[in-house]
Amino acid sequence: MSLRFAFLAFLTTGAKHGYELKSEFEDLFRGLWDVNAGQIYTTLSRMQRDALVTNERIAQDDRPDKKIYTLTEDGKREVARWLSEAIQELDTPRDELLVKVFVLLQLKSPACLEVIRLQRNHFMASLREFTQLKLTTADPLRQLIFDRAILRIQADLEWLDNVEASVATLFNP
Amino acid sequence: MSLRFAFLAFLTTGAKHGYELKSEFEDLFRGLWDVNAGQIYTTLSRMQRDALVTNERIAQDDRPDKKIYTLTEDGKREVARWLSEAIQELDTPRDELLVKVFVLLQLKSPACLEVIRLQRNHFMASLREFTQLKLTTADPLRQLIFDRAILRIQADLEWLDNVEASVATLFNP
DNA sequence: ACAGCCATGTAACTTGTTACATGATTTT
DNA sequence: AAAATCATGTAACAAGTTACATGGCTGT
Repeated sequence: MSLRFAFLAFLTTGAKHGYELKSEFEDLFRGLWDVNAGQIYTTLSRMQRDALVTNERIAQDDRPDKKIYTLTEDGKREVARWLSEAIQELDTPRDELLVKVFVLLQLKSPACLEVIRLQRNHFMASLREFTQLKLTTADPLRQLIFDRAILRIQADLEWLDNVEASVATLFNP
Repeated sequence: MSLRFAFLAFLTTGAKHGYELKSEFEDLFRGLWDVNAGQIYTTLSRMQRDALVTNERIAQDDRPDKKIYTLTEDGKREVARWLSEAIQELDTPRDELLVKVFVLLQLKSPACLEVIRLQRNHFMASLREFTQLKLTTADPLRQLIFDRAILRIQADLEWLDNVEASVATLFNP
C-alpha cells in the first residue's frame, strides 16, 4: 500500500509516467528501498483498476512510448482522505519478534535467553551501523531515515531488557 | 510468516491438530491478534506443501474427525534455523508513516505539519490506552505485549518531534 | 430454542515481489 | 564494444485475509 500512496501523493504535483514515479521514489528512499521496475507497473495498473488514475499514451520519436498517469476525482479524494487520517497500524505490533519471544516464553523454552542475546547483538550491530550512517550523511532529510531506524531499534532493545528481566519470574512462578 | 513460525514452535512440544494450534495461539495473543479460523487451515496446508509437517486423520465417534499434524525432519530443521538466526526485517522501517512524512517533506506540502500533529495526537491516545491496559493487567506475560506497544509508540513520537524540528530547515534551505 | 464451542475446510481476492522480455539511446 | 539509462510491461507465485460452508455437541 505504501507505494500506492506515494504515487498518489507524487501525482498531486502533476501528471507523470511510470518511470518518472519510480525515479522520484528511489531518489527519496535511495538505499533503503529499491523498487523492482515491474512493481511500478503492477501498482499503477491496480490503481487504474481501482479508478484512482487514468492514463494517456504519448508517442515519442526517439524513445519508447510513455504513459502519462493523471489522478481521477476518486484519486484526489483518496489522497485527501489519506492526509486527513492518522495511520493506525503502528500501535499493535504483530511482528515476528513478538511472536518468537512470546512463543518461547509460553513454552518455557531453554532457548529463550539465547534467542534474546542473539537478537540483542544483532540490534546493537545495526544500531552502530545506522549511527555511523547518520553521522556521515550531510542531507538532513536522509538523516531522518536513519533516525527512525535508530529510535526503533533502541525501543526494541529496551523491550528485550524488559523481557529478560521477566524471564526468571515467568519461568518460576 | 509469523503464524507459520508460531505453529512450528508449538508443534515441537508434540503433535497437534489445527483447532488446538488456533486455541494455543489465541490464548497467547488474546485481544491483540485474533486469527480467522480459515487461516489456520490455509497456513497448515501451505506448511504441508513445503514438507514442514505431515498429518494423520483421526476418527472420533462423538466429534468431527481431526487431523494431527507432526513436524517432519525438514520442519525440525526449520525451527532450529529460526531459533539460531536473529530477525533482520526490523531494522529498516519501510512503513507507511515513513513514506507519508517523507513524501510530504519532499513535496514541501503545507499539509505536513498538520499530518504530524494528527499522527501525534493519535499516538498519544494509543499511549494512554496501552498504559492503562498495562496497569490493569495482572499477567506479566500480557504486560510485555503492552510494553512493546508503549515503547514503539514512544519511539515514533520522539521521531515525529525530530521531524517537526527539521521541517523549517528543510522547507527553507 | 439458541448460542457457542469443537473441528474442518474451500474459493476467492488482495498485495508484495520477482523473473523475464523487449528495445532504443547514451555514456564510458 | 559494453554498460547504463530510458521506458514499458507480463506471468507467476507466495502470503495475508475473509466469506462462506458444513455439521455435531454442550450449556443455558
